[in-house]
Amino acid sequence: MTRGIRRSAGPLDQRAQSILRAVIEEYIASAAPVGSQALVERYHLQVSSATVRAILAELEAEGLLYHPHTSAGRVPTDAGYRFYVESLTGDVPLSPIEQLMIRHQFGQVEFATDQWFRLAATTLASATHSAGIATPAKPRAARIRRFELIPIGDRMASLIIVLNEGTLKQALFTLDAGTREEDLDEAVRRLNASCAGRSAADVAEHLRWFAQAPADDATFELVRRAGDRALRLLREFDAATVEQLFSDGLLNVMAAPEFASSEKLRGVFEALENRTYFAELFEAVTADGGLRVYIGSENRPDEMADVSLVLAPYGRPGAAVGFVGVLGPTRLRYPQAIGTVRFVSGIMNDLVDHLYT
Amino acid sequence: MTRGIRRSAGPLDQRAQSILRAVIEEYIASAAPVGSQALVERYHLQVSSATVRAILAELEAEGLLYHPHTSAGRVPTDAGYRFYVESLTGDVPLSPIEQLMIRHQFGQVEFATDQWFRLAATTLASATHSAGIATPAKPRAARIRRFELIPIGDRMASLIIVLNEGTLKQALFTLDAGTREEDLDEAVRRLNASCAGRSAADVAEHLRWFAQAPADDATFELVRRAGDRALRLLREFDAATVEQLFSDGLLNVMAAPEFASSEKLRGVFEALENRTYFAELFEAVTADGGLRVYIGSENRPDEMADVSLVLAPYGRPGAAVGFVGVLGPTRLRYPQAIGTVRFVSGIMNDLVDHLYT
DNA sequence: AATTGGCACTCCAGTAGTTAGAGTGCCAGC
DNA sequence: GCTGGCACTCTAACTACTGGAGTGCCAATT
Repeated sequence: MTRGIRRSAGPLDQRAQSILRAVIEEYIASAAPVGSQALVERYHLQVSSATVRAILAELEAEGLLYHPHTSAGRVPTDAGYRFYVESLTGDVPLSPIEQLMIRHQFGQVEFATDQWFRLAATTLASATHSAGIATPAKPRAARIRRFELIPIGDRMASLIIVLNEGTLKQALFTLDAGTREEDLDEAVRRLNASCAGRSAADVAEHLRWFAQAPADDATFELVRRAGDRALRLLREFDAATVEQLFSDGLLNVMAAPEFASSEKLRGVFEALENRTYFAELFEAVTADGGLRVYIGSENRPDEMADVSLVLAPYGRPGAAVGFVGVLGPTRLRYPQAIGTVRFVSGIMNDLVDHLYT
Repeated sequence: MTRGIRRSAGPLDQRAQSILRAVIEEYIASAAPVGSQALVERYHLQVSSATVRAILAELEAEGLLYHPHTSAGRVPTDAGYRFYVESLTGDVPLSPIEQLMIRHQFGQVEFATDQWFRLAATTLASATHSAGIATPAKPRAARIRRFELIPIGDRMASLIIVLNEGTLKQALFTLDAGTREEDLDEAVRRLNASCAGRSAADVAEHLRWFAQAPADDATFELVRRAGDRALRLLREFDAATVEQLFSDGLLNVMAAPEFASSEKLRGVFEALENRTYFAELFEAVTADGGLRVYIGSENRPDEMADVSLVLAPYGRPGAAVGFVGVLGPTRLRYPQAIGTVRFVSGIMNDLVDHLYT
């Protein structure tokens, strides 16, 4: 059902545009099809309902509105929303009070990097009354700062990789019987000597070499073992585009009347869990660096055809990037959502900036 | 609506029990009220439907079943399920094939501690076709192994606390202008000298002392700053009973017919997000160490009155404990859920055990 | 040429009435 | 104590009906 692809970019005169806008805003507010009469009354139009009807028919011919059935009012198509977002709404910055409140909240977690993206999602959810989504900033070309090896129990060690931005990776691996703590210390010294300060790619290269070199002593075997584990860890880290996808406020979306049947939301939940589509979006959004809006059927997977996304990247291109955004019904309050996403991504930008200057 | 509290523990004869059991299992399978006729046919009872009706009336008088309306079949009450779980079902161990599959999956993440509880939730969800929930094992009386200070940008540092089991805590804090890397190294040396190897409580005490001592040089100020941050971090860590609550397969629950209206599930989602109830459960479940079942209205908060929980702790009491479990409609396949939860908690036990021996 | 009031028409949503059937409770008889 | 029989109850599903919201079209007006 890809209805509403607007082909003839017919010249909509001023009046038609403002009526389209009225229909959309009325529908966003009421969730019910909008009739000509209601428009005249509620927007104090200086024309009769018959005239409005003529214009509505015109807008429908353009593919911007449609009719659930003969005697129903008009509902915006995805193309209608698209036109609205692109041509009918200016930038609506967040109110100063809201800005302040949001800033305050971020102030509270300023020093807990792992909380940033969670808070972003939560904030977006409550400010827009939709779902907020966010990923952590994924460092590109991270440099390894240091390795750590911590003995756990008798036969295990925890390998910790400290990356330059202070992010951590950790995994367990088994030890040969009789490995002493000094051996671990020695191994970690060797690893650090050859790897610390290098980029992950470099280190991977280096570790590969280690893996092939012949063992000369017991410690070397340990180094190799640890190196191997590190290699796998770094590779896994690199492979996961969207390492985590945090969402909050899905309840808000559930509450919307169009999702009362709950059947439609299932698909959305699935997409959030499975994440492949969001990995795609991650690439797209971080590539050109701007805020993006995906409306209903503009989303590739069918199960997302009933929701809209407003996404913006944050971070430093080339260093670490992530995205934040809002997920809601296509009947989303776009200007407000866009303003909020823009603001929050700005804050996240500042936070990440502090890490790199 | 707390219907179905069974007061007179009237002596149910064998036949009544097996009919109760049949009603419950039939209802669990069909989600529709069960009539006397259907029971006779499908369970090949050697009595007439009239007799069954008499017994059903009896069970209803006991508060184990109820009637949606006069001409409908019987539906189990929460008390009915309770009786079923306690008296009518034996242990149903998981099939060997399933055991193998689950073991295999855990084998894949054996060395990634932070994946364990996620996998537990995912496994439980797919094995029981309900939602799986799990928390990470929260170490009690963790020992601090080491601090790390990593400079980030110009004016920031990342403080890392490595706990003995290889778990990590991390936070940022700001530096005075002109702090050099050597200062950080020196500070971390001092911190480690006085704290490494001690328990978190000890360290907290120690750090408090640091905070009050007069500054004698610039490095000391830095130590104090870092110590302060560490103190807060440890306190936060200690305060959060249920640090994380991971759930998977909520979709399965959404699909159940009793949640078609989606209104009821909202409350469940809220409880999962807000987590206070699960913090309570955490205490209860880890206290006595056994598997527990919470059926419908046995759950304290009203919004959980339509779901059941099967929870089991894992880990080492006194060292690190968490819980895993299943969340589903009251019309849950209890024996199967209990078997699966028991099995998965056993695996988690083994995994944690390896960390401590 | 654009706008308007008027009007016939359409279709939904809600109400009321009807019916089939599933299931009960009760009772007399075995 | 069990059973077949039967009257009774209540729901879910279907039908029919109606009011009303909204459209599309057209002839008259500006």
